[in-house]
Amino acid sequence: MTHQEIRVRIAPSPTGAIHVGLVRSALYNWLFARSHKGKFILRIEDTDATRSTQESVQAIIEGFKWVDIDWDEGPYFQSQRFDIYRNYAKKLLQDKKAYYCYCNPDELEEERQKAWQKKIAWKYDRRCYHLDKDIKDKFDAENRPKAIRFLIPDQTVIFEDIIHGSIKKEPQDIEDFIIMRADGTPTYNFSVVIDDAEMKLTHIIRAVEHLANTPKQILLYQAFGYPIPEFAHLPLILGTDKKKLSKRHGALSLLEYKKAGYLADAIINFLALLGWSPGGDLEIMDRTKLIELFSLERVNKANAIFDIQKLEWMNSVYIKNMDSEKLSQELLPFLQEINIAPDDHARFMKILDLTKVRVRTLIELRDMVSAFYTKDVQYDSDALHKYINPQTKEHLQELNERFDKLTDFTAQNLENELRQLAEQKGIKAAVLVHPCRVALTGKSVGAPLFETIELLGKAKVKERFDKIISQA
RNA sequence: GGUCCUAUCGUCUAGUGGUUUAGGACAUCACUCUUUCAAGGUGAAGACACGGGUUCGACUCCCGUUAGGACCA
Repeated sequence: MTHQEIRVRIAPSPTGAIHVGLVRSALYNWLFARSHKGKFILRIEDTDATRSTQESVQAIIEGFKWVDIDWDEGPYFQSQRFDIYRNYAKKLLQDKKAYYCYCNPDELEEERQKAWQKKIAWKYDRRCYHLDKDIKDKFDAENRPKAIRFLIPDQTVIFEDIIHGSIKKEPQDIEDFIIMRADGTPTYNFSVVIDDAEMKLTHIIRAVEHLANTPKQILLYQAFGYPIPEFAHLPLILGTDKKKLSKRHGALSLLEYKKAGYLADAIINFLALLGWSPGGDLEIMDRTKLIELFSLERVNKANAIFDIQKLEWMNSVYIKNMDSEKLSQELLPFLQEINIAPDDHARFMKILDLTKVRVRTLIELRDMVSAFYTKDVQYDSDALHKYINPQTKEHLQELNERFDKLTDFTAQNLENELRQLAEQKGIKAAVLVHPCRVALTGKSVGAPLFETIELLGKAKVKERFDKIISQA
């Protein structure tokens, strides 16, 4: 298998929003493919017609595009391949490797439940395999619904999982599982093997929840005479309650993170590290680096808890390090939402340089940047109470006059003016700084004051001073 | 119930028998820088689930217990 082209896939079911677990699985497959110059395939597992939706397919495709995970083949759709599955089932039937089962699924389920309650192991007893021909004929004459079961061969299955090592399963621990339901639809374990085999996948990289099914699938590969691919079962992503990350944990859809102001690159970097590490202390890695360093052997076995705080931190690092020009492209849609369209480009860049260092998300950045453009300053009430009173208003009025006289409205000059006034009044600069910030930005915290004032511009500064001074 | 998987700081992890007083990152706390908040810098606190083996020596290997997770149309 050494010189064979590496082929991997992601095979999502389109039954909801695209969530981070899926993105991480896709990422690992993609990273593996790219680092081995192989092919990454997208296959949509939409056999469950009742739960699959077109919107979900769209969300998945959009999501992958947003995080820039591109695929080389597909998307393939399982729903278009039903005839193929049927033919494979027929072949298995002919080879006596599978048999019809006339049992009622509800009755079987009841039996299973009862056995569990009595704490007894339950496995399908092959009763239909041993059915006499005349009984089968009778059932067929009645048009009784029949599923197809795979006859488990009497052999031990052993395989080497790249992440988990050697896995062994005895035949008595596997029941003759259904491959085709009575309604003619294939079960997951059946269709997945056929698709993976037909698509000539060399490595199956997927979540660990499929580990327990792998021996069944290997038996199927063998029954078809297909080569068995390598398997790598990824740990799960858990919520803070250590339960599998699900809708209960709040925001988990990828597009929700996008809306919340996370950068695709930060999410990719973060997700890459959730279950894998390059071995050293390196954490901030771009895609090129990720592709260079990624290896399945270094994927962790244990499940990982999704830590939003670390994502926030990483996002802040990406925002900080991003070129302001590029960052502005990311921010523009957020600004648009609140009807702000920066006109003076050079000024916009300066504002970004000043603000990007102190935010964690694009939403925070948007809010900080909007203060430079908005007509109506939103005053934080705590800040107002703390810093705006008759005395500080007097100070502000004097500052207002001094600033207004300035012909060269630069941070340096503004600072000089403020410090001179402070000295003249015998007070600390900070006593003027804080009310000034509140008057001009509405907040008690924010970017460095004098640069802020300069970028706000003389007209807006006067307007805002006048407004707050005249207010009761 | 059966089978399978997993177990290092609160979280993500490094660690593959001695190099370890178990390293890094996020978060936390302190100090520093500063016009504020951040960022930055310095530092602190914080983990090998438990019990048996194997070994001269175990976080590392084996077994068990416990806990968590997955699968069983």
